[in-house]
Amino acid sequence: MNIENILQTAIIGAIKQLYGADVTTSQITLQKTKKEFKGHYTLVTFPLLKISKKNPEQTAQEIGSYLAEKSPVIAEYNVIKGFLNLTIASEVWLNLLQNINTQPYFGFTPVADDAPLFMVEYSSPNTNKPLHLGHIRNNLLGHSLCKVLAANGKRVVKTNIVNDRGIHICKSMLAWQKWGNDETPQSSGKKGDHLIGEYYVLFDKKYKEELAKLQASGLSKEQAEEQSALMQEAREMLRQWEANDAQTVNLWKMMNGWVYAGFDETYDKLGVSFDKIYYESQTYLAGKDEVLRGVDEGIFVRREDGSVWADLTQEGLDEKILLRSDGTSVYMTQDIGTAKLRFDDYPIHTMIYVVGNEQNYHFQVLSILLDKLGFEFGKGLVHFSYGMVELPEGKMKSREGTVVDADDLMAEMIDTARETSQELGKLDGISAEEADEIATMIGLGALKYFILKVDPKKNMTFNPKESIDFNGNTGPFIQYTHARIKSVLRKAEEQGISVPETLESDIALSEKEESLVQLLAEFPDIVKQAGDEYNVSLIGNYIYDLAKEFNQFYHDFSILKEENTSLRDFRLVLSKNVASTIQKGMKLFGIEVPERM
RNA sequence: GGUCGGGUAGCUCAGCUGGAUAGAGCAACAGCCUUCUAAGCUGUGGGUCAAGGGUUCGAAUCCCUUCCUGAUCACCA
Repeated sequence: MNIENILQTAIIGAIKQLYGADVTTSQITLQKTKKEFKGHYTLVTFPLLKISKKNPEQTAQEIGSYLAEKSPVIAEYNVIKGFLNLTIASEVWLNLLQNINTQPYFGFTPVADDAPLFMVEYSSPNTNKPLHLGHIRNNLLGHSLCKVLAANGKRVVKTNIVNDRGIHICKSMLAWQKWGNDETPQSSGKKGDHLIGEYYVLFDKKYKEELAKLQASGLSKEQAEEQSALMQEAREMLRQWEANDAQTVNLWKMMNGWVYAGFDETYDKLGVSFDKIYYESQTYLAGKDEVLRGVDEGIFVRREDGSVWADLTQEGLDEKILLRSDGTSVYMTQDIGTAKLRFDDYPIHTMIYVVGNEQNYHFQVLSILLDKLGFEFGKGLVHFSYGMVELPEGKMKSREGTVVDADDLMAEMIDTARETSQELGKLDGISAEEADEIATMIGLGALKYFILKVDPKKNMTFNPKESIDFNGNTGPFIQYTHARIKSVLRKAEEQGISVPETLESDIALSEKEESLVQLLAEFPDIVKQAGDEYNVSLIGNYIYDLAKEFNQFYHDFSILKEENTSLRDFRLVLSKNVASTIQKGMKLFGIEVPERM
């Protein structure tokens, strides 16, 4: 039910009656009336002048007076220049509220078993770095997107792809092996992902020291990089991992376990979750197979050095490498493999990737490649691209240590919420647990609202100070308003004032309005669908006059008296459009809509 | 250089399937706590919607050109 739709239909009917022209909803420009004028909705008449062949004021005047007289929805109107301001009848609002009040999940479309399945990939962490501010934006966008889709009746599978293999993983493994002294999350009290992150940084530090030493001994930068013992060891470790060496794989499993425990904690705190997690260590080989199939089928080409390429120059793009000359896979290969596994697992209608805009090109290519490989969904994949999160001082740079850690940030938000609440005396007389709960709600609410209120595709500036300022357009302000509303209701209840079961208007319905309600009330038992048309048999004399009146208002609502029937039994043929209007009208007046409509 | 974004108040952002005098919040200033939660409310000031051209009755919104800015164009992920 939607007031704008009801209005549009009423206006279309009015135009048909007044000017004999059929217009579509797209020609009806409705907007909310500006606050300085009286009315709820405003019809812009300029697009209709060709039809009315009158000037804007006259057109507005005619439509307005027609609606005010004929439509029960419109209480009054006024015309200012070419703008027709319409005031919706109080009964309509009351019925709307009534209807909302009876629906526990107003606005939600129930998810049918055969609804289109949307798979949404988000988060996509790297196992050697803890989550940071950029991931927070990703997770919040991804999770919200899933909720929006589900609310709109889609089946949703939330998925995550974990980048758990490759040379970078070996770096942190090697550093831990060399300098870790068997440190574990338990022994150190550190969160697993942070612990691994430290060893990844440590590797980089030691590697740079080694390079500096080598360069000091007279080697060029390239020579130093080549001779680095550390890097050679890391490469060797990757080879062992790929060869499934038991010791290496066990180390990998153990350290990954620490990281996942850490991630789970962060996800939990942030309030996001996944239905299915994929790991690149399990998908990259499938990608390789797909690429090789592409070579066999002549979609891709193998060069002399053994590397495999896709030629996308036809599509206006470059050539793209899919397998290195040593046969190992690249990022794109893995994404192809992951897509393959996913579509083997689920009947996916649409695949959505929530990934930063620095990968716009990657997904443009992926879409084409999947399409070439014969994946139906390839063409329609959606890259839900979002901009970077910058700091007031500029971009986050891991080298400069300006990366905002997700856990630290959440903790800081919660602490600040607690401190502010305490200062304001809001936590007086509240238990420590409850105070914690409130601080968490407010702190994380502030963070989430601050991130989500910005257009995803834009780069945004995250100002920690400002986000913690609980004034203005912020999450805490909304929470505060909600708390006040609840408080008013609570106090009203204490005084014995309660919201009535049914909302009643103190304005009496006009005769005609009552007639329409009655007419609508008759429909549930008499509506029969026949193809695109709806046949409605109305029985009883008393309804005949009402039907005629209804017919007058809804032009394409024709009364056909069947040859072998008396006046007491006739049929209305409704177009789909009118049938849907009637459905809406019935909902509007709180009448149950039968299934078959 | 090619491709794709972005440019709206001092700051952070809405508005962009064309409609009335371009809106919020922050910051600034002036008021409002014995009565519903002052984490609030009311008011004031603040704009060449990057620039120029075009389409239209009407352009922040659509088209073209230019300028500024970001991302990307790796046998990295």
